[in-house]
Amino acid sequence: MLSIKFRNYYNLDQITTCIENIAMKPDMKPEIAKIDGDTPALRLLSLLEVIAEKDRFFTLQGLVEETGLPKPTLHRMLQQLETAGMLQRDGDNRHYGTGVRLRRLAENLLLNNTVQGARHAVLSQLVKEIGESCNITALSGNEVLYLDRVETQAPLRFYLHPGSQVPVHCSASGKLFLAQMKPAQRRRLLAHVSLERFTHNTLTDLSLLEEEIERVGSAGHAFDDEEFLPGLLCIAVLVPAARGRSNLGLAVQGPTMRLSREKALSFLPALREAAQSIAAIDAEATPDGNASAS
Amino acid sequence: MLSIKFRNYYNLDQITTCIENIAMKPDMKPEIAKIDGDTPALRLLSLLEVIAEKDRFFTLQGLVEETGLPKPTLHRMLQQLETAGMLQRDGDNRHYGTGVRLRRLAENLLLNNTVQGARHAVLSQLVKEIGESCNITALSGNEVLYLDRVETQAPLRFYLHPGSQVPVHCSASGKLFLAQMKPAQRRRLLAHVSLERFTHNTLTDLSLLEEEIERVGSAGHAFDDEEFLPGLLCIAVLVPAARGRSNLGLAVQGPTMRLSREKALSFLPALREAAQSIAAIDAEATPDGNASAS
DNA sequence: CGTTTTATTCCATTTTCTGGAACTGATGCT
DNA sequence: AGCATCAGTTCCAGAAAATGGAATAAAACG
Repeated sequence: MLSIKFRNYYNLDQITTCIENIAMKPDMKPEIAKIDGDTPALRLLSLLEVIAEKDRFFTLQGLVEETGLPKPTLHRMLQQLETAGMLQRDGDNRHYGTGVRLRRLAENLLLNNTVQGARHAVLSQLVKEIGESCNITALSGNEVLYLDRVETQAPLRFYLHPGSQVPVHCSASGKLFLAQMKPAQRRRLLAHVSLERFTHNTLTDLSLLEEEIERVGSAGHAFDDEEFLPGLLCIAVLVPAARGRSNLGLAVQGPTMRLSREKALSFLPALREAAQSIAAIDAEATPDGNASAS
Repeated sequence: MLSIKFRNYYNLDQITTCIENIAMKPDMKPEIAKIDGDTPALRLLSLLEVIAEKDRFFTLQGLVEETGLPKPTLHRMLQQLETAGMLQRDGDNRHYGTGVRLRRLAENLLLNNTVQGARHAVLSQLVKEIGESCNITALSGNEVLYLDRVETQAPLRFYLHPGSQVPVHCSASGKLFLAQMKPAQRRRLLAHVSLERFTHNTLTDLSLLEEEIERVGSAGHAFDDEEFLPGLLCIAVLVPAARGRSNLGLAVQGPTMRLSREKALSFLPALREAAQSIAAIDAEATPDGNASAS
């Protein structure tokens, strides 16, 4: 009955621990194939991504060699994009470039991106203030999703990607999300996840987890004390929601070498203030409680 | 045997003549339906355009009301975009926002848009220099396509959209394109177009057009002296191509009230210089004469 | 003018999309 | 707590679109 779609699961490969080794960029360009997607429409978007990375014109033949896709397929895709005004053929009818419509789309996307921009600004400010990496999280399905993240500048740090997901039972935000659910909801959710062990601190026993959740609920903040990754301490609060329960979390993460529980607690006021700012941003950007206009 | 796809034809509605009435923006928002496209993939892009215009979060239900699309259809589309990382659900699992991947796509599109940017800069400079609207054109199929355009600041002016198309036989650039073709090619092209009359200056007779084309070919520049729109004079030159024949034109347009043939001729040196700059830009952005790498 | 390279069309097969109807889960009201 | 309501999700059979090998057309080359 698992209807889980393909997602970035918490593959620990992604969660590179950069200890005394900052900025190790893999940067190996395969130069081979790049287009993928489970559906034709997504393949088209994938093609657009390849195109978006070009700062020069390109030809059908060139793309064929670059992506490995059959020529008629690519031809159809390009033709489709061209008649839609997303691409334009230049001069000799052989070289393509981006079209007005595509550029306008990109411009609008970035221009109207006020929410992410504002949130990100709050996050940056917070990181600057307390000196450790912070992220905004949300409950997505049965897992905690990293919506945005700003890394600290300190040389020793954990490097995590926005977009990756971690289990609820061993993350600070996850425990907060659980704590504010109705018991019935929580039970349903927990029934679908296995309390997998990641470290010796991971709470794999349901009753222990319930206890912890109770504690978290009354305290209003949660720790993840090396429960997911060894050496990683995290403290989180909820971003208060306008109506109903919140599903946004704000967390600070740091290596235990530098971040103790006490120090983490001292960040709470700053954390709460930032959460409040994010709540204000979101309230403004949410199209109102009731549904529609005329 | 006409395999012409749907395009922005030269509907004269688009070609608004703004005389003593600058900046009349229609700006009527239908608020009704917006999604269209001949294929599922294009409909998805169209949906992205709707989304891109939002600066707030949106819900499935909201989009249903806004676009009129059936709920399961929209649900599927959003789900598809979400699993691809193009969208992210926020907090309550009900509001969507743009995802990292979509934002990166938009950024890349705009960042690597050096060619259009550079061309546009040349165009702006030219307009500033000579004080009349200028555009870059290309031959697309059997018609002349406006690739880019910069309007003059003068109050009296013709307002034309980049992306629109005009017939070859009554545009300055069109005649230039025809002039540099091999006779056989030209004959083939002209066989597929009707020399429609737009004004009393329009060349609707094939032999007269051939004469004009000869003249244009040896002069290296072409006029459109009220042959398409009454009151519109235009002079064009070709953007020289690295190899083979050029398919890019550069043109100045102005109302006859202000722009005479003599004055237009005086712009030729500036026009030629700008064309040269554009040629240099394009040469650099064209992935080389021969095809592939290893 | 023949040769080569690249673009385009064809089309039978496979895959995907479509959207009405039914279902599920959440929220709100009494 | 129990029912009403509303938004989100799943189902599925018919309709539509994508796929890509092979054939064809059109340029570019020499």
